Parts: sequence; C-alpha cells; structure tokens
Amino acid sequence: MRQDGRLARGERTRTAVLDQALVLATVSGLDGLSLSQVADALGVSKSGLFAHWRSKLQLQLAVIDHARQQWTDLVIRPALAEPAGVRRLWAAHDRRLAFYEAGTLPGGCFFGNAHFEFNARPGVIRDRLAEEQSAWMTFLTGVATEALDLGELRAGTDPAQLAYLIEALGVCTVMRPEPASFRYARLALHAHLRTVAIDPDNLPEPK
Amino acid sequence: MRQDGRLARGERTRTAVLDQALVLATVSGLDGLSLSQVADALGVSKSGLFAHWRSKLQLQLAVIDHARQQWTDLVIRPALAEPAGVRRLWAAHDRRLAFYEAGTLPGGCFFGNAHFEFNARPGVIRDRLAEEQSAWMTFLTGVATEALDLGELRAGTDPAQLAYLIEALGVCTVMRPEPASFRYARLALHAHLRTVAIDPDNLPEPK
DNA sequence: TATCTTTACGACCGGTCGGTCTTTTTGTTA
DNA sequence: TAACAAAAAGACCGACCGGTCGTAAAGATA
Repeated sequence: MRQDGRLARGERTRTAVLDQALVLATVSGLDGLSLSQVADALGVSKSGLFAHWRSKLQLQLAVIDHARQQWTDLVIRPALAEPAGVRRLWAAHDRRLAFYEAGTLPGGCFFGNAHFEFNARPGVIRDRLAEEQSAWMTFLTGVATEALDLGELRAGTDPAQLAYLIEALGVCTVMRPEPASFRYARLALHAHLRTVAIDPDNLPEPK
Repeated sequence: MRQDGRLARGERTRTAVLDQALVLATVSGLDGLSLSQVADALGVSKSGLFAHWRSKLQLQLAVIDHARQQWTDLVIRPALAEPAGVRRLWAAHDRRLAFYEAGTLPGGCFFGNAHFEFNARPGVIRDRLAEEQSAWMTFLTGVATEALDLGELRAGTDPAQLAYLIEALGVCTVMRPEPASFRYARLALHAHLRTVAIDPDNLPEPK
C-alpha cells in the first residue's frame, strides 16, 4: 500500500494473475493449471509469479479464495438481501442459477469442476475445497432452518434434506448448462416447495 | 482369437490395461491420465501400449467405452430386469446409487469426473462424453415416458423433467459420497414420485 | 523342432512442466 | 536528482510427459 492509498503495483499484479488463473483453472482444471500459461496470457514472466506465491500450491489456494470471494459477492450477498425464510431460500437457488446462466466466467463452475477433480485425491486442496462446499451447504441449511423456524415450512421438514435437493439441482445445471436445465432446476424446486411450504401460493414464480 | 477360442494374449493385455487405466483416469482425470503410470502399475513397458492404441487419445476413447460397458452391465441391465413403469424408473435410480454406494471403483464416478473435466474443452473426448450423457438421459426419459404411457403417472407429468431430477440427485451423491447423500437422494425421489404417481402407495420403499 | 507372426521391451527424442537464480528495470521516497 | 526497495525479466535445471524405433522374446502353426 502506498501513501496515497492507491493499490501498489504488486497488488494490481496479484489480482490480475488471480483473475486469469481462475479462468484457466476453471477450463483446464485446478491441477492442470499451468503457471507458464498464466504468465503468457498476461504477458508477464513466469518467474515473477514466484515473487508473489511461494509455489504452485500456494497460488492454487489463492485461486480458491478468489473464487469464494466472487461467489460471496454474486450469490450469497444478494440472497442475504432478501427477507429470511422461503424467499431467501429461493433467492439462494435462483441467484446461483443466474450466476451460471449468465456465464459470468467461462468453463462452467470453478468449484464444481475442482471438486470433482480432487474428489479422490487427498491433500490440502481437497480439504480446502471440502471446507468451501461444507460452508455452502451450511449456509443453505441455515436458511432452510430459518424458514422452518419462521413457520413458513411444514413441521417435520428436514432442512438438510431441502438443502441437499437445492444443491443437487444446482450442480446438475452446471453439468448440463442448457436452457432446459435451468428451467427444470427452477420448476423442480418450485414443485417441491409447494409440497412443504405452509403457504404454497406465496412462493415466487419461477420465470 | 485362437483356434481353441481362449483369449489371445493381446486381448488379455488390452483388458488389463483398460481396467487399470479406468481406475487411474477416475482418480487423476481422463486427461491427467499418464501412460507411464498405467504401464508401471501393470509392470509392462509404456511403448507396448502403442502397439494396441495408436495414441493416448485412442486409449482415452477406449477407456470411455470400457466404462460404458461397466455401466451397462451394472446399472442399465438390472434396471431393465424390472417391469416397465415406475418400478423400473425407481430401479434405475436405486441401482445407480448402489453402484457408487458400494464403491465398485475408487475415485467416485468416472463419467461424472470426466464430464466436469472436459466441460469447457471442445474436442473429440468432450463430444463422446456428451453422447454418453445424452444416451443416459434418453434412457431415463424413456423409462419415465413408459411409466406415463402405462398410466402410472399423472397426466401432464413431464418425463424429461423427471429424468432431470433423477440425474441431479444421482450426480450430487457422487459429489458428496456420504451416507446422508444416498439417503437424501432416495427420500427426495420418493417424495417427488408420491406427488406425481397415480398410486403413491405402490411405490418401493426407500431403504 | 523350425518357422513365422504377434507381442513386449528399453533406449531415446522433443517439448513442457514447476521451480531457482541472477540481473535489470521500475516506482517511490528523501 | 540520488538512493533504495520492490518488482519483473530471462536464462537455466531436473523431472516427467507422449511418442518413435530397432530389437528381443514368446506363442501358435507346421
């Protein structure tokens, strides 16, 4: 940081590298990510990357943090802007779908791709990815629990099971990013919420 | 093939290589698959592989075929052994879950991993994987359509949407292969079928 | 047993990878 | 402008990759 408060040169480089690395990692895989390609794509030297991160592993972990930040800004925060309860639950689902429907970043879902990539490969990265996944599921389950506590869902509804359904529908849209997938993902959750919501007619309509 | 009908030496080697390659590809990725590792794991020479497949790409395509054969034997065929209709639809879901619940092959789902790996990488392999995925969805949709035609599902039920739900629940179990996932995946489909089936009490109970 | 085809081996090549090291440039502050 | 620290550059290394080629072994046939 400089005296005038503007971003230092190094900081600008770091975010530029992370942006580029996130895209490349989403396409080529987090492990298939090549530092040479990242450097070439930005027109910088590969050795310079090691001035900012000690190793490829550190850069990979930084990319995960970067992706989570993006996810927080574009999905979680907008959902939290909705009133707690079924509406917030729907918003979490809808914003996630919108995030990938819009193709904000190419190559599909970074977390989904990385999660499948490291599913069977124990290590720091898999643990970190599992944490992120767990945090997301906890968030969904928490919103569902809120809805239950607010009396918007039938007693006996299992928040974790509801969160699981939302997650499943979301993952599948990433796997098959066709218009029909997004429609089905919205219709399916809508149909399910109609069966567990106290006031089915007060649900947001799936577009 | 020899005169006595037993497998020729080359054929035995080919299947051994494909078995090993399928496991390694599931863990390390279909692209991350290393021919050297395959050869070392089997105690054969790497160059020998090129006597059976012209290139790595050809071996990768052969691995896909190998995986599909396994899938056909262990999931599709048992489902087809059930009577057409809702029961067969349930069997397709249940057998798929059982396949991964049992951990038949380590590293999760080959097709799932490979599909996410090549999601954003155009080429022969992605096209081939898309074909396999499409064939599986067509199968599910066909079974659902049968159930509809047999009058076991409410008129107006969308078979493709139902197939999508089944696929979503299945994919999510692969992503999070915990006992709770399999339970949720069965409960969720059961709950949904109860809302669209003509005779909800005739459904198989989820274990 | 002799022959011949299939199959397997091992040395080797060009290329890319992650990572290290030294040097040069750049931007900020005094 | 001079000095200093941060940042970027570029040559280089060992390891591993997919792939080639000439040669040796193994099994079926006669």
